[in-house]
Amino acid sequence: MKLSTRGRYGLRAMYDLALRYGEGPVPLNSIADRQMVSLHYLEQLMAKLRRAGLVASSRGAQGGYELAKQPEEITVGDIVRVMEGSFDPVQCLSRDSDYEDCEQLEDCVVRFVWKRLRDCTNRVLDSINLQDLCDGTVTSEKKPCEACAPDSQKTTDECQLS
Amino acid sequence: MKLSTRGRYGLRAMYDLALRYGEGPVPLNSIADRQMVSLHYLEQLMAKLRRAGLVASSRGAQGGYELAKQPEEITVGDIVRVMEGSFDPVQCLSRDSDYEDCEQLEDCVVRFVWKRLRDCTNRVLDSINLQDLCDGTVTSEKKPCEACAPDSQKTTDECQLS
DNA sequence: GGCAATCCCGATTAATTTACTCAGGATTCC
DNA sequence: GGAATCCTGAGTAAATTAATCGGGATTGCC
Repeated sequence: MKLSTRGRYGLRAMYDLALRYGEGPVPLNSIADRQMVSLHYLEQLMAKLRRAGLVASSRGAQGGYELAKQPEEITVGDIVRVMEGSFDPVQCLSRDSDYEDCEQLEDCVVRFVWKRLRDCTNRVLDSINLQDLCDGTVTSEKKPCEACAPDSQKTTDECQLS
Repeated sequence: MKLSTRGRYGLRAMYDLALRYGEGPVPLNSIADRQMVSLHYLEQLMAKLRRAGLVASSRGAQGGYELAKQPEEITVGDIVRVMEGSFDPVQCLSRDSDYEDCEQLEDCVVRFVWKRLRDCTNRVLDSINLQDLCDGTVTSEKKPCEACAPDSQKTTDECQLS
């Protein structure tokens, strides 16, 4: 369970665009330079983000890419799911119903584990948006609110467990 | 971010062993039959689990594999980390220090995202052990305790957020 | 002792994915 | 007109995945 460069470069590029939101189109070669990524490779990645409606492009001189929505409207989960595909650890979670019967009986017991894992990763990634990254308010640890962890010094505003 | 067959088959094999814990060695071909996995492939997977000290093997007729510890002492995280490798989404999280300086400045901002993701997946997977799977008490949703979610009907015993 | 049931080990392989590179075309601004 | 862009599809080398294959070592049981 590693992230590929698609997810990593993709998020970095989107963060780069978020930092420059409102300044007009950002040419891809400047992002490639700053993020130390091959321009041609980045073009492929941006194509995915564009098709997903997360960025808008303008062609020609003075063209480039910009976020298609405000930074706070784009979550890390939106980006990573586009770049890496869905987080479903196993196929039977991808289907419509949560209660499809599996071929292996045992698999269905184990399946709850994968469902928990999927729900957790989605919750974490969807709880962070690009504006959070720009603000630098994202820290490495979850900050439980007083209700969740009475001994903690953190305020309820910061609670990220709910 | 999908799990490979190693992680999925590995967990299923371990669950199979847990169900038969205390009954002596379980031959691999019986596991392969039940779990619909190639015997030879399963042999490779079990070798990893054996080297990690999670299962013990006995050779010869009436030989087989059994859990090297009690089912409640082996977490899903133990198994998945052996089979899939560490969950670190990016390399700079794998190092000793949490504060190694990255080559890209932006990467370090984005890095907190990956750290959160890693911590979350570890927390989820380490919160489930093989006995839980055998008991069938693992459901798909986290059950917050009253302190965490006062409106919930769940008891404090079931809280899995802490 | 022999044999069947096991685990054990290393080599090989086909398919897929990853992470690019390459070549060139289309569009737009100045 | 030309430079700066985006856009597209093809190709590719390396790595990974998910096995398969062949044979060797060990042990329990008759």
